[in-house]
Amino acid sequence: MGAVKTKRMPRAVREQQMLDAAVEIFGRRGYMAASMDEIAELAGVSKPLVYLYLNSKDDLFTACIRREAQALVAAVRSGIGPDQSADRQLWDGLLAFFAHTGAHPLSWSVLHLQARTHGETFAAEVTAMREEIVAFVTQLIVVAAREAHRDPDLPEREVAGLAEALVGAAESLAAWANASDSVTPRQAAATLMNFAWAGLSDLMRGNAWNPPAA
Amino acid sequence: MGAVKTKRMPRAVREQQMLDAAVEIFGRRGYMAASMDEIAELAGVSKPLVYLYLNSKDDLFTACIRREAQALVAAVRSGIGPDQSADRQLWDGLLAFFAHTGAHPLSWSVLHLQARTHGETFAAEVTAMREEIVAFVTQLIVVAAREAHRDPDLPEREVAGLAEALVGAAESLAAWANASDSVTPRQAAATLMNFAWAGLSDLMRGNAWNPPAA
Amino acid sequence: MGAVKTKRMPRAVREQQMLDAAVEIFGRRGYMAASMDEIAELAGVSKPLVYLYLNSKDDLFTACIRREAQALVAAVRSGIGPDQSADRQLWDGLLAFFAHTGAHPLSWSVLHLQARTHGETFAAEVTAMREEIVAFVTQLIVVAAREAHRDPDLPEREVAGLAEALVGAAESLAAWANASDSVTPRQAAATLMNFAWAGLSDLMRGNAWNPPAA
Amino acid sequence: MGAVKTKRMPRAVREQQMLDAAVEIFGRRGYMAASMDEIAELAGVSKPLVYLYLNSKDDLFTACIRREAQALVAAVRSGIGPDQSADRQLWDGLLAFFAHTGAHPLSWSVLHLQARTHGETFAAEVTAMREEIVAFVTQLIVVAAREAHRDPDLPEREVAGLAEALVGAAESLAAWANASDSVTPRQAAATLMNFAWAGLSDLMRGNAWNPPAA
DNA sequence: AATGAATGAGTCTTCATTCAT
DNA sequence: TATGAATGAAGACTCATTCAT
Repeated sequence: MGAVKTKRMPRAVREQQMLDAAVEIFGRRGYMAASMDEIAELAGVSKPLVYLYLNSKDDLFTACIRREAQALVAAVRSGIGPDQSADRQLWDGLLAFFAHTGAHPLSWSVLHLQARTHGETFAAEVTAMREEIVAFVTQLIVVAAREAHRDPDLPEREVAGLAEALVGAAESLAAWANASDSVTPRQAAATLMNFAWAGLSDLMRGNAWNPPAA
Repeated sequence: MGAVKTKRMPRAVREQQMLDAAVEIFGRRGYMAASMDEIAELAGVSKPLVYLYLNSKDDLFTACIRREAQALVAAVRSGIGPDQSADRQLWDGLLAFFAHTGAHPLSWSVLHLQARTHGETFAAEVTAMREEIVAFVTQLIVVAAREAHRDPDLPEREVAGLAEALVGAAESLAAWANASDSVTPRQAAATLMNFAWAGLSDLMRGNAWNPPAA
Repeated sequence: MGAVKTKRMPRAVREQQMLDAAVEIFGRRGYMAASMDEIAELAGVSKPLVYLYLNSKDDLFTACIRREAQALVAAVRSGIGPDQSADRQLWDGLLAFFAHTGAHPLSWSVLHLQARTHGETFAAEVTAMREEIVAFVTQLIVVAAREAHRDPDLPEREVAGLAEALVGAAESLAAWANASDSVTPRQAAATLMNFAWAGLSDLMRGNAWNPPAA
Repeated sequence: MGAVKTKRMPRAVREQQMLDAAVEIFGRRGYMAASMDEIAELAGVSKPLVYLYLNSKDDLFTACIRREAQALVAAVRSGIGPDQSADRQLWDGLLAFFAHTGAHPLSWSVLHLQARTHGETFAAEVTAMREEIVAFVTQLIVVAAREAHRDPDLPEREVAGLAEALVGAAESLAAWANASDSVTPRQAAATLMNFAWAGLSDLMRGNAWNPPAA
């Protein structure tokens, strides 16, 4: 599983190998239980080299969080067409989100679980990303409300709470979908759109939200 | 902050003090970063006594999880009137949930974050409790659908996903509410009821779900 | 296996129970690995009582050694008829020795192994007993030599070495006989008498030493 | 006494230093009472290095036993000329044995006392070596009996017991000779040869076994 | 660019021993 | 006579981190 032992690679490449290994180990074991020894071994290098490039366990973990957070945000962003309707944008975003977290479960573990359980510093790193997403969703809700000619506007705190709940539900479903691997990203996204967009009362009246054709 | 140094207490009392201290430390630092030394000191006893009564770090953590899980479930249960309508039961349950997690944030940290990040054994302990709650919510949704004469029934997997999303959203909001402590349990519960029950589309049409009078 | 929990016994009785338990645990686990907890539990009393009566782990171990050493010496002594010939006395002594060590293997383990492996103080305790036995054997050899009109006497150091070798062989055979429990005390004693009395060269000539009828 | 603090040695060398130190401490204190701290200090290295190379206290002890057992067997073997008569082979072997155990008393303590007092696993390690020696002696006796035209053969169990007694006596004499250090290997070996080969009855008739000229 | 050799500091855990009743 | 409650001290083991090459 570890990178094939190849000698003398350029620094940039080696660094990525180390980060790959680190994400795997941190995701699997958690920050504290992960050992630099294991990471170095999986990366196929000696420990001093890890320290030379990444400086410390803390810094290494931070680097992991940053890289994985950016990758997730990039994945979600590139899944959204900017000129679509609000609900379509939400759908596309969710689809991309569940696809990415499903494809990189250890990366998701690092972001969702590990980074938030080991001190403010790391949590803050993820919070930045999360806030970006919450802001995006918030704005989506506001736009959708305007499109629906809702008047007066939903109060700001209300909207913030809704966005928070939506993102929280999404995160939770990601874990759920990963756990039972028979749930596809589409199913997860559909469940959430129904829940969030239509609402339970609508569902009970038979008014589901319908996903666009694949 | 540590318990006043009182000598010679009966075992049952000392054990609770130890669990109190352990929940606080585990919640603050995480399982691995918590040290038995710190826990013993906060409990106001020597380390050997902690081992004599609670056996090992693992067992101590498990004991914490069990006690806190039971306390949470009991709190939610005692908040619900069994003869109420489905949405009222949900509301009451959420209220109790947010009140309890708000009042015991470190306990909530142990259950929601720490226990799920340090090995299957601990996670399983929480999963048991969580599944109890998910099952309760699932049943609530089914009953509500029947009351609303929905026909045909929502497919089972669909309902499971909805319950999961609802619980996930609640868990996420609990953290959110704890973080910015100007959010009351009522507000958190209201936000979630709106989100879950009415759904975003209804909200946009101005059809909010209305909480019962306090 | 532990003594039945009976309350309020006279001190002398309790002490013997404790020594019984201690010999068993020390014999099984060794001095260092034996824990006062386990001994107290097996004795069916609380730890403070053990300390009240026997004072410390060291003292307890010493008490064990003394009691068991005396028991062994007494057993060997009472097996010997003082008016017998030298070889008969040796035979009877060996028989009693192998019978006793076979019947009390943990006691033998304490004397032969544990006491000699944990510091001069304990070893000295056994050495006293051992020297008593070696002296007895030495004298037996001298007497036998006189009876055989050997002249001049065997040099003293020579005799001491022979006695040492004989006792060492006996000790070794005791362990050997205990290990494979199909070896009877008679067989062990006969083997040793042949070896020691007749000598290998005689054995090779077909001149065995013959045990008296049972 | 500890090795002079020399830095940066190749692993193989350091390992031997560690084993040297470990044999000394284990031999002096016993397995349980020996502390890794003390061993590391005597070896002139830090504790983590001991663990890095030897893995655990158990493994370290096992490594000691193996090394010392092999050294002892090698010493005895190289002392024996294969084309000699049986009694000469026995004499040469004993001489080498007493010389080696006399020169390395702590090594002998590890093999003879400590290894046999701390669990089957360690004991088995020594038993392997011991059986090799017992087998060698057994065969020597058989050969000697044949040479002496003894007929019929000594029964197998009988021979096993004799070999056991001989080895046991040797082991015991080794301890005795170590204790009073005025006894030379030659004297110990002579005593044992007299005892074993000639037998007490012969000795009493004045027929000693005579060692070859040095 | 890369590593074999090495360690200070700290963690979990256990044990002999005592106090207060 | 007897014990439930409690601890100081120590030991095995691990880990992040650095030095010298």
